[in-house]
Order: sequence, then C-alpha cells, then structure tokens
Amino acid sequence: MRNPELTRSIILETACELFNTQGYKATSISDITEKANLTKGAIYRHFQDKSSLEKEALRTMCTKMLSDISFEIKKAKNSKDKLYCILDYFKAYGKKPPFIGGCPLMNAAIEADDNNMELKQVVKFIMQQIHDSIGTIVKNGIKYGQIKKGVPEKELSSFMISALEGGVMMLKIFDNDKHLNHCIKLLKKEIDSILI
Amino acid sequence: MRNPELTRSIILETACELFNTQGYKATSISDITEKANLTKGAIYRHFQDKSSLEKEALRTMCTKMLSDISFEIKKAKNSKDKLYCILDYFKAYGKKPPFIGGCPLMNAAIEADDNNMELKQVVKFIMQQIHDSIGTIVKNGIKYGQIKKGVPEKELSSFMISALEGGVMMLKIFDNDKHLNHCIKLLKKEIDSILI
DNA sequence: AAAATAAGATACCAATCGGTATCTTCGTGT
DNA sequence: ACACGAAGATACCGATTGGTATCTTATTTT
Repeated sequence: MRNPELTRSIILETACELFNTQGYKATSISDITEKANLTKGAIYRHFQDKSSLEKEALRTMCTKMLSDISFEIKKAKNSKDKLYCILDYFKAYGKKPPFIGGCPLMNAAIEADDNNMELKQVVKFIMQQIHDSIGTIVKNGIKYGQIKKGVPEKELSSFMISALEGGVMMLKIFDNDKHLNHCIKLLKKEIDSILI
Repeated sequence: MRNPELTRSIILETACELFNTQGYKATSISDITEKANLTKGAIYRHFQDKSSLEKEALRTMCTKMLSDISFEIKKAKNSKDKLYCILDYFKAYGKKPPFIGGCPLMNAAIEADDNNMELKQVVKFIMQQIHDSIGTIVKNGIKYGQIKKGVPEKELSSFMISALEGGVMMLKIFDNDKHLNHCIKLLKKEIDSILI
C-alpha cells in the first residue's frame, strides 16, 4: 500500500490547492495534513520545511500553467492565433478555471512581495519568462510579415499580462466574469489593430 | 498627554501600513502594538476585535484613495482630462506611491477572496463605486459631445481598472515601473481613440 | 527468515496567536 | 482637594503555530 512518490505528490497537490485558495501564510501544516489524510511525519519526511513546500507548490502550479499555454501556442499557426491562445487561457478562469483560487502567479505576487522574498523571486522568474514569450511571438510575427513593423512588443506584452491578471482579480472580487471578458474583448481589438 | 482620538488614529494608521505591506492575516496585533508603541489594552479599547480593525483600516485607505482621485477629477474640465487623472493617480505608484505596499484594494481582494468574506464585501463595494464613476465620466463625455457615441462605457471601465491594477502588480513583482508605464501609455492611446 | 532501512504516525516542544481580566494612572467635574 | 470614570498598561488565558524526536510498521536486502 505504501507509495512514497504518490504520498509526496498528494502532499504537493493538496498544498497547491490550499495555498492558492487560502494563501501561503494562512495555510497551516495541519490544514494540509487534515485535507490530505496524512500526518506531519509524512510532510516533514518529504519536504524540508514549510517554506520549501511553498516554493515547490508555486513552481508546480506555474510550470503547469506555462506548459498548458505553450502547448496551445505551439498548435497555433500564426501570430494572431498564438496571441489569442493566451487570451483564451485566461478566459477559461471564468468557466472552468485552470486553478481554483485564481492565478497562482498573481496570488503569490501580492502575498509575497514585502514579506516572503524567496517566493517573490520565483514569481519574478516565471513572470519574466511569460513576458519574454509574448515578446517573442510579436517579434516573430513582425519577422514573418504577420504583424506591422515597429510594434513595441514589450509594451504589448506588459499590457496583455496586466490586463489579464487584473481581469482575473475582478473576476474574484465580483464572482462574475464580465469584467474579464471585457478585457479580453478589448485586448483582441488591440491585437487585431497591429496585424497586417 | 493623553489623547484618545489621537491614539485611535495612530492605531488605525499603523494598522493600515502593516496590513497593506504584510497582509491582514500575517499582521498580528503584537506587530501593531510594537510599531505604534502601544499595548493591547489600547487597541482593544478602541476596536472590538481584529476583524473590525481590518475592515476599518481597509475602508480608511479606500476612502482616502477615492477622495484623492475624485479631487483631481473635479478639477479636470473635459472627459479626456478626467480619464487621464485616473491614469496619473496610478502612475504615481511608480515614483511616490499613495500607499506603501501597493493598491489596498487589490491587496485585500487577493487575500480576502476565499477566506475573509467581510473584507471581500468591503472590496466589492468600493470597486463597484470606482467602476461606476469611470462609466459615468464616459457617459457624460458622450452626452456633451466629447466622446464618440456608442462607446461601451462599462467595457472601457473594466479594462482601465484591470490594466492599472495589473500594472501595479507588475510594479511590485519587478520593483520597476516600466510595465505599469506601458499600460498607461496604451490606455492613453485607447482613450484618445474614443475622443471626438 | 532475519536484519536493516525507509515511510509515516504519534507525542511533544517553545513561541506566538487573538482575546480577556485586572490593575494603574491620567484628566475632569464637583 | 477629592472622587470618579475613562485610557491604557500588564498579566494571563487556551488554542494553534512550525518544527522535532521518537516510535511503529511496511518494505527491501541479505
């Protein structure tokens, strides 16, 4: 019956869910053991301390997010479709969210920023990757004649990320996805305006 | 030397600062007493419990935010300037932020949402006011021939709030206001495009 | 089959949490 | 001048926190 790898993944998955809904500081080790039907002995065998578990949980969620998005992006054939993929990924937060509790990156960013520097570093690293990826899509679009020359790819990337994350925040505040959908609609307009 | 009203306002101000930087749950009553050079006796004389202090601190910060923004908006003479006021208010987070620790509304929204329903209700109420105010500016702009007819005011309002709050999040993640400034630049372009 | 090792349950620790009860002290009304 | 009530300091409460030490039990090695 014993399966250490399974136990570890159960702990990690439970921690992800609780950290992303209740917050990192607000989730106690006991919260995790109760929900996972395990004990402290199990957790502290697999993870050095709570801080390690926090960082690994955040990394796990972000890695899943990045790989899910890039899976869709790779299927898309042109720049427009690739950029739309990102919008669609966030649109899903309204109906069948990829994570309960909202975007893990935003949640960790807001909670960690003055408090938990290690967690903040993880957020910063992942967010930079996303920002670069969107920039690359735009640059390639220009290169291959699908996007107008001179479009400032970094500005568009910052704008898309900010509006989408802000839209998810609005979704959580109002328990209503209309604000998020407004953002996506206007971002699509913005994207369409730079296409050739 | 004793001044109960002053004591109360010191407690409230200290609580605002700590709640907005460290988070509500993560800030203990002892944190507040130490920073304010007071004791529990003082706090629990002026506030019923921690939850009350949390709500009043959030309301205090949001009221300040709303009154600062509306003070500037009232000085502006046309729709464009009024909308630009809101962008400028958020732009200040980069250089001399109105609150240390980021936007109190976003911080509370992210922390409270699945956890602290009373705090979430405060956030929801204030955010609705802001959303309505921006909508009203746009509607009046249309009425007085400054903004094109048919502009969906609610969409623009959701978009502005989301992009600005997301921009503040990016500012906090990277300790760099370039992403926020990108958002503001593109929002200005969006606003200019609906002017007559 | 016995011994060794790894997995995880149990019991405990000091520190800290929010909150209360009590006590001292300051300011005011008489 | 004195008493009284409010302001706030102090001491304490049970519950919970992250973490550790120990013990049992399942699995693998010999």
